[in-house]
Amino acid sequence: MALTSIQPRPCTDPDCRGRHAPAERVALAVSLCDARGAQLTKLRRQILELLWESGRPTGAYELIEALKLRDSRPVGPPTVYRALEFLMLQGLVSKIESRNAYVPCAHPERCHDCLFFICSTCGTSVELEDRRLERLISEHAALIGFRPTRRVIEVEGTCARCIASGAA
Amino acid sequence: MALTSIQPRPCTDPDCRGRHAPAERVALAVSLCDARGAQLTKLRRQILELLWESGRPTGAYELIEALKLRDSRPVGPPTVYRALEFLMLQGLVSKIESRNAYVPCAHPERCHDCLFFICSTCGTSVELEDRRLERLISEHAALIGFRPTRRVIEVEGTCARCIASGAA
DNA sequence: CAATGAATGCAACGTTATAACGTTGCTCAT
DNA sequence: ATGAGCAACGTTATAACGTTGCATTCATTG
Repeated sequence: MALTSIQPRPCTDPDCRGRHAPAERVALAVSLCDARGAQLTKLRRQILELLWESGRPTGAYELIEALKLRDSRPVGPPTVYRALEFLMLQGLVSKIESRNAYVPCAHPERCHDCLFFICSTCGTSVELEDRRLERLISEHAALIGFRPTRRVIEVEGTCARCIASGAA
Repeated sequence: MALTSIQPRPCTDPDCRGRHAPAERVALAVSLCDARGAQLTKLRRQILELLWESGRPTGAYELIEALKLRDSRPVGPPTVYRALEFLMLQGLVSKIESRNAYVPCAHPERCHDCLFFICSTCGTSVELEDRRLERLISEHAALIGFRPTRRVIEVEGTCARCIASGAA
């Protein structure tokens, strides 16, 4: 192929911090959903694209605005929330609870419980994983006989960039 | 004293899981605020009491209802939210972000970043602390030059009680 | 092509949180 | 005492976030 299409491929860098090209991640999502028999429809894909392009946790109503602009496509809240639900179910998106906002998940193939660092100043977020963290939590859970289904780990603060620029 | 008043005293059990007598915890809050020169007013104290008595993460609008019942005292949302803000600032209350609800903090004198296990079935929550967890997060933060201000760690799942009773 | 089931559209509503402004009650210096 | 200053609280409206219920479309598949 001369003009090679983007090849989806899982990220193997444990320290990538979630930084990836949007198109590449969307391509990965497409192939992943295909393999699972899940329907990544146009709307769902668009929302995933918007999240990747946004670069920071994005609210549902912001997505509604963005869709209207991009596609002159007026969608209602239920539509967006249903799409987000689908994307979260597929591990393609996570909700940032402390912000009521949504971020694309860099590693849908392996990581469903991530650690997020969210900058209060510029709003960007960084996704990390750490098995040790998950293990510690599992240990505590086991001790009290608790069966975990979802882990929310969010750290708010100021990112290096904003510290450096004195914006904070 | 014959009828001794409740003596506030810090909890030294690292594995108490946040279980304490409401009156005792409120007394501790009173003495703590006193020492700090912070005004734990009647409203603020009442809300803290309600949270301790509720035994599970409680929403702001539930608190409004409860205050109306208990005191025939109609308070508006801003009033309750301001009181909650104060209580959180003093470390007496934490917000459970994944539920938009509030819990009293068992150890206001030492623990501002707790780990919560929340049962999806019965709604109860358990508060834990773990320095190792905090240290891991701090390490990650340091690596990316991030200055944390708040840590949100919430684990949803099913508690031992609900597993045993088959309610889940 | 009809039947089916999944996805989307739409209107209304429910829940959570804050803005904007006003009131009360206290302290304290003059 | 009196009026400025201040913290807490009250009131109204509204923003922001999310859901329910039902109608419609659309891609399958028998």
